[in-house]
Amino acid sequence: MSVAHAAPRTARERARVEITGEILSTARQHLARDGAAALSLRAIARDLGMVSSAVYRYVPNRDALLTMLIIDAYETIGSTAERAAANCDRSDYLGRFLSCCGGVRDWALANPHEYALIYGSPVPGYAAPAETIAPAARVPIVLLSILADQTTDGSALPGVLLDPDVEQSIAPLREFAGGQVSGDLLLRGLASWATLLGTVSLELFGHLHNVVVEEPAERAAFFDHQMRRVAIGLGLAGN
Amino acid sequence: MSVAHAAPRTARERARVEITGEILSTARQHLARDGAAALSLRAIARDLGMVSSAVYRYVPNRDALLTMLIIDAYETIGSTAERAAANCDRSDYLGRFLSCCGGVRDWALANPHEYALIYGSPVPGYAAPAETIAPAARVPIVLLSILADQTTDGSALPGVLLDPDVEQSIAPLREFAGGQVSGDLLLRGLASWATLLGTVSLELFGHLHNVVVEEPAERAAFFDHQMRRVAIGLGLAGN
DNA sequence: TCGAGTCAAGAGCAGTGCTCTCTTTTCTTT
DNA sequence: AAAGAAAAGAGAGCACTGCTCTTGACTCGA
Repeated sequence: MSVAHAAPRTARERARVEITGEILSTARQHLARDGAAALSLRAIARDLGMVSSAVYRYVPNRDALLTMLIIDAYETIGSTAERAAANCDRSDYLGRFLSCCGGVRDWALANPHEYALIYGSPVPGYAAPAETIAPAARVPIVLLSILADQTTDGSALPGVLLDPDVEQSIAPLREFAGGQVSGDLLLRGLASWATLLGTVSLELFGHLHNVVVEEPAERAAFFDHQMRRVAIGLGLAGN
Repeated sequence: MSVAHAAPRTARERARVEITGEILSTARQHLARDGAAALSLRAIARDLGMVSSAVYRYVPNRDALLTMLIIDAYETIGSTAERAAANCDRSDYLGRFLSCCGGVRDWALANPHEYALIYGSPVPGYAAPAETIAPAARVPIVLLSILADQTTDGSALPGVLLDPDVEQSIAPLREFAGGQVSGDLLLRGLASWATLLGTVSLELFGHLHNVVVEEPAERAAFFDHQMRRVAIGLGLAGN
């Protein structure tokens, strides 16, 4: 359970972390090129000039490799979103939100297979282990922190009274948020998250063919407009 | 190009359509049970008591089988959405919208693998052929027709002036819609579509763990609330 | 130095999509 | 009704997959 601490002592350990890293990086390349379904331990072994069975010394099985790639993808998109949001003033809620959304979309367009891996269909027969939970939360946390900051400085939308069962339904999120943000705003935040991922998924998975012009500039303008509208719904921008 | 007309003459033709149907229905079963990635022509052949190569007399290849299943899924969810919306009065725009959204979600929960097949990650190396376009459009058309009806009876939100490039970006949709619905409303409609699919995908793909209570009733209440909010954004319901 | 631990390699199993050939069945034409 | 053409089934085979097991070589620490 200890995380890679300090430099590995023996030559054996050095080789081990190095080869493990090479396996992971070639796996990432294969993932980016051919997608998760085409990920093959044998092909990775071939690329690395080793025999397929040798890979099993470093990776227990294909699912474990997938888990590593999933965590990696979550971490990457999470830090991208965090960095994008941090580009704006702390009080520039609209800027932070739009920047975060744009960062997510840009990353998704640049890494479509990684995006599909984490936000597309779950790999059948594969159950995401607990280690993926924390990395997966990073993007929503960016969005949530904007709402929290907005609430603490008093500029958030006034909390609206909700149906008891609706209020109850988001109990886990409410607990996680620490009770500062109103239920109404949390629900709006969830909707914005859904719209963000829905819009990106629609674009990336080809559902905007014959709907939105294919040109990147137009696509970007469309996305930006949609996210601005979402921001209005969050009370981040005037009508 | 002629569609299956009348009863097939010869016994051979009868057997052909029958066996093709059996292949498709077992494929559907396998899809529902194990997902698209695990779909195996050999397993289907085994289930049908025939040898694997014989299946190729009826289905050109695995991708073609996937295409059939995709079209089938689009048609099913499309007709589900249409029927759900048709349950309400033509002028009950809010009812039609909520009913349609609920129908989509119910179908997705009942057929998760089919939903993932059409709205999840695209199968790598598989390019959706043109035949899928029309069936894929049925759900968005339901949403669009609500907006169109609302526009023709004058109760739609007033059209807002848009940025030229945003207006331009949805040129294909605008052309399809026939010019009656305002660009602003079309964009809101697209956002509602994205939120609908985004919300369903988040739930179905496990991203609401630790966010929304797992109980079906709570999940339904949450979904309904979110869709009602979307409806408000579409001008289908009072604040 | 020597036993314990580690690792690469190879063979092998069961599965996959798909193609090819060969035989059997069915339909059509003479 | 007989003969030829078309369609379908069966089986072998190719190249690939994930994964396991065994064997022999290497490295490390006592």
